[in-house]
Amino acid sequence: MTRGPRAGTKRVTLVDVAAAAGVDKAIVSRVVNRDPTLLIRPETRTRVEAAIVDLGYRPNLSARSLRTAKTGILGLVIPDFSNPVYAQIIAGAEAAALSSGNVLVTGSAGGAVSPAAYLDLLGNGRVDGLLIAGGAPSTQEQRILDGLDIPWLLVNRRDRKSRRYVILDDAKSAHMAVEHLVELGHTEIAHIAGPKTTDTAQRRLTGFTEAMEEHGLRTPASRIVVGEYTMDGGAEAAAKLMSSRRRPTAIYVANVAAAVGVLHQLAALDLSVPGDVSVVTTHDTELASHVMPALTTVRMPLRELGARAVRSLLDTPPDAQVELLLADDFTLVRRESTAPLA
Amino acid sequence: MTRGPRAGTKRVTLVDVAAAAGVDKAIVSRVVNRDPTLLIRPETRTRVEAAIVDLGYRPNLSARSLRTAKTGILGLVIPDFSNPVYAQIIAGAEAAALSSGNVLVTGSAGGAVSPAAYLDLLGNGRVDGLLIAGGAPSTQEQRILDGLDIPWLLVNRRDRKSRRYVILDDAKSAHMAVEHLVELGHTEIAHIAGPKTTDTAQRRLTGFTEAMEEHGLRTPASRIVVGEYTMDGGAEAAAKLMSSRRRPTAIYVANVAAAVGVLHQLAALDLSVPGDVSVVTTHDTELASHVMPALTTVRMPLRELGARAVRSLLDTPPDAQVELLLADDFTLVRRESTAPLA
DNA sequence: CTGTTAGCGCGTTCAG
DNA sequence: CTGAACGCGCTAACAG
Repeated sequence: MTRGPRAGTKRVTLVDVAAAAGVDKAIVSRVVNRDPTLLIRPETRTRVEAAIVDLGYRPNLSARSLRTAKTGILGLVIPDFSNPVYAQIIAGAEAAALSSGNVLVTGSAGGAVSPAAYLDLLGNGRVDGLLIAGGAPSTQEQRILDGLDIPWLLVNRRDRKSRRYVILDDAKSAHMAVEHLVELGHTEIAHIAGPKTTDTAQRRLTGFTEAMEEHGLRTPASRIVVGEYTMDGGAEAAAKLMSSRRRPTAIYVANVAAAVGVLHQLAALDLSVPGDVSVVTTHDTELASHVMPALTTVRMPLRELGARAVRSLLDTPPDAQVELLLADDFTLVRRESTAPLA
Repeated sequence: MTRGPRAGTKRVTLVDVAAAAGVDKAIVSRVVNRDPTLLIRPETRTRVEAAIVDLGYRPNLSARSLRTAKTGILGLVIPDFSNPVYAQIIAGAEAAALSSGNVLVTGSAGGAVSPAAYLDLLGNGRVDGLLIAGGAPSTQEQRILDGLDIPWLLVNRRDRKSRRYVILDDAKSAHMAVEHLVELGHTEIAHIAGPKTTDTAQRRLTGFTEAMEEHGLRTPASRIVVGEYTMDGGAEAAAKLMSSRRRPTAIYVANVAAAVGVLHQLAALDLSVPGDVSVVTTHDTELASHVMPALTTVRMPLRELGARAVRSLLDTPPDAQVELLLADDFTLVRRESTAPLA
């Protein structure tokens, strides 16, 4: 007689299944967990499996976690869901977690408290491991990280102290941007960099100056302007750049949102893109292809970054060093914002 | 002697603390959980608390969950992290969860498997309640929902069957858009609607036709075009709209990405926005203010939607009906894409 | 004011 | 091939 999952009022446990199948609960447990060392008569196994679906048995995950000291959950803490860059990192991380038999959950504290506080909430017991993406290092965060007794890893942010991180080769993305501009004949190239506190911004800046030097190009200090990672920040920086006596003919902007601001500012100054100024940026987000003119960008493997982070977290001993720099599969996406020097 | 959290190799438990403080573990438990009915000598309490920090005791969440049948975690399943609309819903939900003493985690299955599968992974034991945002209803999902023994709620999607949802008054947003265009003197107003399978798109369409009727305006069938919620979808729909013999002077687009596509298409047709055609859309995402011309939009309280969803999930009995329609705090954000009829 | 007791549901020996 | 027994760490009731 099939009673269906909803028949009983109380929750079905191993014991119930065992009783229904006429075996001990230990057998049921080993059937459920596919214990390869279990030698069982096929008919018994069938009877157990029938009882499981019949009663609608679902393992109690808390009990299992208590017993095994594993939750099957991996956590990812990000500063902000509205940044499209994280969307791709999450996608890659979720996929990798899934294929390793885990589930990945993401949190950010909704701006209410700092992401660091979320670390605290997820840490110790709720998840088996923690990924921390981006954000600025803080002593509060460091303290929590130190107290964590589960493995963790920094994603898209370097940390000289802990030496546990997976990052992209941001310097290379700057290199590729400069390369592209040089190929188009530009020599008067400026850079709008991100805030000094942002690790990725610093690496892009380094890459920019290196690339310029490689091509024997000089970069006067006035050609490097720091701007916030926002539209207004980009606009402001562009205004400053264009007020100098020798205007650049091309700009590498460290951030897409800022690049959009640059576009607006140049339009306001009656400068044509790419006619008067070429603009290239890092990160190929949706925004880049939606603006007019559509932005030429360097696309980095963000999904792969998320996936590698999960795999490293899983494969590496908690105290071991992980310093991974992803430099493959970078693509220059040519769109309308760059053109040969007239 | 202060041994510090890292002294012992094994994990510190209640018993360890009890031994150190010279009391029973039950006392420690009640101190940790701030049991108000606990009558305890201040000095004893101090001794217990000292032992807790001294040994670096952290409760084992799995054991607590097993005992209390609560995890303190709320889950949110979304179809896709790259949609900025969800970023705001998440922010509101996280904040509300936090202030209720829970932590909210979000998952989407990274496109690898269906979000419905994620429901399965989070359901039953890992979280105390589940929010399901957007997405298209599927029989697979329905089956999982039916089997869930934790409370759940649909967010930003209606469900006539289950009657457990919190949504925004999308029809009102359409109303406001039409209202705005009518005030500007427009009468030849078209609508680019979303896919028929999308619940929000349907409600916006209804709102649009209602609003038009209220103003005694006729809407020939050719003035309503269905387009995907993408840039290309919008562009295609705009092309169709503009190829008709009597062109509209204003368009209400159901979706921001589509609206950006409309902008591109109109530019390609050498039509000026807002000179020749006014464009207004729903959802005030970052994209809306970044394009040129910046889009006039109807801003809906997405954060509030997320927050209300969490509160409803927490406050409502699992089998009770929840049909919440948020209609307050809608704002028309005037930008550059709409203008009075010449 | 504090200690004792009894499971929560599960996985893992170890006997048989 | 299968069952009995133990304990993971915690909370809730009740006894003192």
